[in-house]
Amino acid sequence: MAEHLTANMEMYLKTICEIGDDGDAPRVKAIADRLGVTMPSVSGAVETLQRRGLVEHSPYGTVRLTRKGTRKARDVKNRNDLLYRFLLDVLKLPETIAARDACVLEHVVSPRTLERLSLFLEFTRVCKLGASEVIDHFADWLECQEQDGECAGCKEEDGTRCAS
Amino acid sequence: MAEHLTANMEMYLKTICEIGDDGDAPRVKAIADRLGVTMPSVSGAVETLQRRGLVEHSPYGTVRLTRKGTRKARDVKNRNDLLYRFLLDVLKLPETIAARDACVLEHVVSPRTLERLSLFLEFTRVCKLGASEVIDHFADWLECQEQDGECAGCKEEDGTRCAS
DNA sequence: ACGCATAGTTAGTCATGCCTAACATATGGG
DNA sequence: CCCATATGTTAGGCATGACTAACTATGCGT
Repeated sequence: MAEHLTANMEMYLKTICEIGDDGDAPRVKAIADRLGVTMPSVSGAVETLQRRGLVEHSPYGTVRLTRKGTRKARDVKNRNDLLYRFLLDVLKLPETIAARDACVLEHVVSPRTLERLSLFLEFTRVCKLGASEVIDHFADWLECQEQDGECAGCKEEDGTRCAS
Repeated sequence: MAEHLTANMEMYLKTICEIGDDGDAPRVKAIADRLGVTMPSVSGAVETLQRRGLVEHSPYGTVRLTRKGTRKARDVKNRNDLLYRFLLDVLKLPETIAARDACVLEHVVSPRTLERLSLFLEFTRVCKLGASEVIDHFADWLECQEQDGECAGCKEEDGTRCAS
């Protein structure tokens, strides 16, 4: 069995999973609405996923993830969660940006990099040398930078807020 | 003029630019070899890029980037460089992994996230609160983690090497 | 100067994944 | 019970971007 799933198929899988998690029935229309595609597109994708043994779908009925499909979908979601947390907690990006980027990156980032990101997050939580303080400081520093490189705080209380 | 370039077209553009930077003539064969595709694929892509006003190409001749094409190609390369540096310097990934991931990510990361990564790198260089020490410490900590979570150093000299 | 190897092009095919148009099924209200 | 509206499917088309096969141009060595 060929293992590789395209980014698009991963999106379908993840979406079906999310609709289920929300307590709704994963019907073709619901999937189409979430993904912003038409129903025929979903029909086609679902057929592909069924051939791959990732979903079950009786005509005009609901779409159900198989065990294998569930595993794959959870995997995509885990990748998304990790990337989202990194973009939000480390890079301090706004939620909308973080969500959008995580949703694209989740399909392309290598497992090695993903694992390293995970370790980085753990490190910031666990490091006794002040990693979390430094990351917090990054947020302050960013605010200074937004003032077009000029930051009164940086010049005055050097080291406390914006120790650039 | 429609602005958006696909990831594939960005790759062609970047490759043409790189061949030129290496001092070689960007011919169809050279591009094909670098990208691991066949010559007809390159012919098609070059035609597309020419229609977009990004390259010039006389039949059987060399491919030349226009001013606009050069700008685009440099932009892709800049995105790549930034991502590569981040993966290498912050996440401490091996060069091969960093290069591979940067090459995929360069086409999909949002400008906002890219800019934020750039700021993060600047911050690690510029922060007087020990950002670069913390990042260095991450590398040490990683080595400990590789010993299956058990790290003598962590238990003994807590805070010096592996202050988990 | 000519021929052969290398390089390039053109034509045609395939897979992915989107779309619209047209047809089919299901379901709730009168 | 039956029809209107919802939902779903099938058929057919288009764009991207890869491939092979077959044909063409270039240019070097003799």
